[in-house]
Amino acid sequence: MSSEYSAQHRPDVDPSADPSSNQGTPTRDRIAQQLHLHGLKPTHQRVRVAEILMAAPTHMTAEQILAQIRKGGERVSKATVYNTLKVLAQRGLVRQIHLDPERSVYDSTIVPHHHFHDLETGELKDIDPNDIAFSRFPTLPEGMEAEVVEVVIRLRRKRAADGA
Amino acid sequence: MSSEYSAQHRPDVDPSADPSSNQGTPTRDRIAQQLHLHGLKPTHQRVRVAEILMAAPTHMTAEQILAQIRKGGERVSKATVYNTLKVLAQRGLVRQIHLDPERSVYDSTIVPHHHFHDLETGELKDIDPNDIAFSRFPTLPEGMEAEVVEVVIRLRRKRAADGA
DNA sequence: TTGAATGCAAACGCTTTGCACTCGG
DNA sequence: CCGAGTGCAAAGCGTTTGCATTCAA
Repeated sequence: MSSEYSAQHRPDVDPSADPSSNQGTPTRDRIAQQLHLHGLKPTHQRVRVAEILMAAPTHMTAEQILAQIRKGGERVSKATVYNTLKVLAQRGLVRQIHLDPERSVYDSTIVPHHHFHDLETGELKDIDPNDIAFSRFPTLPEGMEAEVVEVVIRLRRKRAADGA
Repeated sequence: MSSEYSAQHRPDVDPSADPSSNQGTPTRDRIAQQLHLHGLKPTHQRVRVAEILMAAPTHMTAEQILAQIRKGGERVSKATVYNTLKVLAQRGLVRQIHLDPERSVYDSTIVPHHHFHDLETGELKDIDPNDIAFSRFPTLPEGMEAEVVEVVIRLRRKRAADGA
């Protein structure tokens, strides 16, 4: 499942926010610092959750993150994963999205962007923000402003031209 | 909550599908016929659910529909409302959408279209399809085709220019 | 009549919460 | 040390399901 359609941008917080030892530091320490910078106590569990989700631009469910942590032999409770994800989302470190009624997925890419949604696998892929532009856009209801604009392109495998 | 942003199109099945007595028939009978045409036994409960949802272009949750039926003194079980909505959606008479992780809403407008989503009230408003056009659109993953393209514009009340 | 649809309540899956225990600063 | 964070299990909430009863054709 290589993401050749993933966004090109880096999901990291802006580099200026981490003026200290940044160059040779392993990911885990960088994550811990990010958590700290956002007012979160970088506990072992939180760092693991954030590390898995934020290591690269991905979309994961709480269950997937839980599974991945436990696969490594570590112990985390389901509640902690959910609570951690909620706090990370509140603090703006990750983004919660819900294109599927069954479950939420968490997106490590925090800048607003659009998604391909594979209807068969449920998989999500980022769309490069530069690949979408509007030539016509509706007037907004009076007194309101657009917080975000999200485009979802639901994909289905192309029907091989059957001899109909 | 007048929908000046509602789509202009009619959500009915195509008129040619109903060659019989159509002109003077009250809504309830029209609904019953539509159900029948789609292979659904038009029971009292189903007609009520469909009638409420399809009377005009709206977006309603299962709970809202249940409440509206019961407000009129009629008896329907929650399960029947959910089951009916599921069948209506399967048969293409309504459309299930989920922009909110908490609940599904059912949309009486079945042609693909876009939505304003009021982040404060949770309310949805249709966007006229003619009010949205793309000037740039991403290349789709190989072998895939776009089943639908959905744009969601999440709205927030404009911040009155406070004297900050 | 008779299979399909309904109603109720129990089951379900995802997420949150209450509370005692533990850990990080 | 001490409050924030964790873990477990129980509770919540929207939705589905099992089964006996009822209804539409």
